[in-house]
Amino acid sequence: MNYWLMKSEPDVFGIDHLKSRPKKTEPWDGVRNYHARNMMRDQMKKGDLAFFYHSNCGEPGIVGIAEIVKEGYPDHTANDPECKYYDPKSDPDNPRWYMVDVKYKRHMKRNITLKELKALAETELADFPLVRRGNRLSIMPVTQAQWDFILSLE
DNA sequence: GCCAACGTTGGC
DNA sequence: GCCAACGTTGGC
Repeated sequence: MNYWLMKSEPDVFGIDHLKSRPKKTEPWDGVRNYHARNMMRDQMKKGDLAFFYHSNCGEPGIVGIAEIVKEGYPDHTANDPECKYYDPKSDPDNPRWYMVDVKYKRHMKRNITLKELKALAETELADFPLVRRGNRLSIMPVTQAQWDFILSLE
């Protein structure tokens, strides 16, 4: 079982959107980064848990927990010219982009802000990609130790 | 809205 | 295969 962190902009699709879905699940579409794609396609397993992170907003931070409920499968939005995630270079017969389905688990008791996570970048979270300078990955692995530590901050 | 960081593209 | 140009991300 693996742990992850997945970024999303709350104005586009935040944790409350996920929670309000009929089955509280949603395909994590639109990822157009190879590293992130590889993790979704090859490493994410059903039952894995992910921190739901709000980016590009007033107070960026970890706001909740989601579960991977469907493992990697082709992201069809790449082949839909009407979709903003359309990628003309993705061959429908050989899909370039993948996604997983996630399900709402719970909100954190409070927003664990990027600010406070960064304050731990020299100690407990030294190897946490999120707090490393210039990190832009929208999906990243979280170790068991990092997961447990962040939960202890709640 | 600015801009640093960094991934991708494409000319050579 | 190098690398400059360009586009995107995301904090501030």
